Amino acid sequence: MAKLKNKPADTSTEEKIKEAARKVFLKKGYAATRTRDIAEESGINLALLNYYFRSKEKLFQLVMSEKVQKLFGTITPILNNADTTLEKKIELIAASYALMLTEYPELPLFVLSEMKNHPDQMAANAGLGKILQQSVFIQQIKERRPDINPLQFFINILGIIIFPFIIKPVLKASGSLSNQAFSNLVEERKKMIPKWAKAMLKVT
Amino acid sequence: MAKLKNKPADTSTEEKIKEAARKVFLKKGYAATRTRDIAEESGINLALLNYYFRSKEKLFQLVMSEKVQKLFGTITPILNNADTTLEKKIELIAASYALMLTEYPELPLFVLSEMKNHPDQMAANAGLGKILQQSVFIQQIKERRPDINPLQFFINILGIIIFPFIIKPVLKASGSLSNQAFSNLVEERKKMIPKWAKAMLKVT
DNA sequence: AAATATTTTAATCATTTGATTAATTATATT
DNA sequence: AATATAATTAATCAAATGATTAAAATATTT
Repeated sequence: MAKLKNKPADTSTEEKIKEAARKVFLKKGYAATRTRDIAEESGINLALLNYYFRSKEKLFQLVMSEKVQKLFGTITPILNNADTTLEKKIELIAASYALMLTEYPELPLFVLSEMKNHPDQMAANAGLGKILQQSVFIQQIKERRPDINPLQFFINILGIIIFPFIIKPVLKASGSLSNQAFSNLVEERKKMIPKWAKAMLKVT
Repeated sequence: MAKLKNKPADTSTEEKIKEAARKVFLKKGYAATRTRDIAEESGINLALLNYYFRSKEKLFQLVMSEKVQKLFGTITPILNNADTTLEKKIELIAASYALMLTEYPELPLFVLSEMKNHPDQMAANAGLGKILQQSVFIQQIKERRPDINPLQFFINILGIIIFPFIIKPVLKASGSLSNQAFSNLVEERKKMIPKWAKAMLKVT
């Protein structure tokens, strides 16, 4: 069909379409995205989208796996490192997310809402189940607080890190938060999140 | 146009359409919802939707305001009560949300993602700006922790309460959380959230 | 009961949308 | 250069979709 030859890395038509798809899907979500939006954004003929990726759905799957991987896959090595303490892991996760979410602030809301409507993306998401059941991180929480479901702390940590980016549109709409103010807020959180997380770990 | 008379409360055609719209919009979001879905769900003729509500957009606005109000309006009286302590307010908010989100678990993800794409819903959302700037709750945080932006704590509290419902689809997809397990988790959080929140307030 | 107003329905429109086709251009192979 | 392969384009399709219309059914008023 397509692409039997030609793979000049980054400026290829295929990659241009993918890049545009990333942008448009992330901004508007699957249902609100028109294949014509993607074609226009990438400056290609609409037919090429189907030539290279067969369908809107297939192209979306591709983008979606990438984004799920980016949102959850990045922290896997941190969580599975047997040589770092629980506290250190929390610091590393917070720092890692702060960096990544500053670059892709729309990522969490995109992944979380699309996952609700496409529960079939499990394949790409398989990593998370493993983390939740057998990561070093979860083991360390269990040792520290055998009295509480470790998932609770995992949700808390993920929540204080990710939630600001999820509620950002609301805060902006409420008129009480500029882009600059949000940046400052996130910056301040970098230092605070590990402290908050540790404080919650000690709660009885 | 429509509805010059007839308002038998609850079984009216108008209300049947609205109720179906609530259900379908909440489940699928604006873009993925077909007016025919709503018509079918409410058992009415498609034309009646436009007869009573003019357009899909208008009907959506109606549902959206309701949902924004439900998600943020409910806690306003709690946050503005001058007679309760900060700690008490946190307890009341947590309890209030636990109750409401158990009944409408899809609410947060719906409102937060739709608000990203319809930033015009500000009217219905005007209440939040006021809360963030002049509620008793924010004043009390300021007094307690003059060194930290009170918005940080507000986000934290909202986050630990709401985030589980946002990440629920992911947890379910990861295969490590049944509906029952989620219920238990939420139940356990009811008691823990006020403690976690208070612990974060004390962090230096 | 007749007249009027309101509600409901089936049929239909005009666009939009994902996808395909057939022809054209560009690139690689012999 | 001739030929084959791959990439690109314009045109078009069929289905889906939001909305409207004109007629029929139902309720309300006189």
